[in-house]
Amino acid sequence: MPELPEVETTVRGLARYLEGERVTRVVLNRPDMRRPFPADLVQAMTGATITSLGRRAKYGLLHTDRARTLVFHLGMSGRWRIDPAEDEAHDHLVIETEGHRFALNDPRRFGSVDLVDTAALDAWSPFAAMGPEPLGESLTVDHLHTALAGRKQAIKLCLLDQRIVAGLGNIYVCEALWRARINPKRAGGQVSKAALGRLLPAIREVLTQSIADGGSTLRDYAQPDGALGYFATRFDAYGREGEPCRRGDGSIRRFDQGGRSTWYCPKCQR
DNA sequence: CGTGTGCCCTGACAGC
DNA sequence: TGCTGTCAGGGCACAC
Repeated sequence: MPELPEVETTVRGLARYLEGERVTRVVLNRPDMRRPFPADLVQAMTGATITSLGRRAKYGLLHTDRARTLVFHLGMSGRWRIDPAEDEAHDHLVIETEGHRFALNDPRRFGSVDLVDTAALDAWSPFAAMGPEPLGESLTVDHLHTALAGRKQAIKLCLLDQRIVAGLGNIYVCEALWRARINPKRAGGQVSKAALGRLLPAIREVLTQSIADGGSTLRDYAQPDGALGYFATRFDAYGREGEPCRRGDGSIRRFDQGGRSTWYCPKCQR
């Protein structure tokens, strides 16, 4: 369940249990996820203390007292299970501390785990070319305007490009474009500054509201019953094909963009 | 360079 | 009850 809000709530939830904890044992149940696990993962993490946790885009960060950071990505199907009652299929990595047990479960294995020198995180290749955090101060209308200038690609696809904004995924791009009344098919470079002025707060609001809901979801995460996040009941566009637009008398349509579904209201998103 | 395509992988679900 | 096809919250390699 990993989009930015889920990664954020996952990180916050893990922090409550992991911050300040010393790792006593690391178990790999297979050699890889998307990539091979780092060759020295077990050695590097065993005995290390988790000093703090963080997030960059859709990546979670476990900082250690050894000047190295464990960076995880949940891909499409990844989640952390905290103090699981029993082992499950696809628990690929298990980290134990004196008080708790954490299993990284990812059926599709699109996720990843890496070890990066903490001081060099910004230069780590997936982060090096990344755009600003959508909830940070460096994402501005001017940034969007500059980054999108001349782009012929549809705005929907531009917003999924992590070099323009870091951390948006399919759900929140659809939701933000609906809120800003922007047609997802419009070329990125053709979105007016006025429209970008609506888009920026729309992005912030949809992420912030989802994080607020995700916070209540996190406990379900920790007690692994797989319950849907509350925010899913509040979608205005995503997954609502054929249902009435909540804003007018149009109805939501779905179509394909870059091999992935886009939902929008053709009547009010221009 | 920007842009489009296909693939990595498993599981859930619809339709036959 | 199987099968088969489709789709899924992401990211990357590759071709033009």
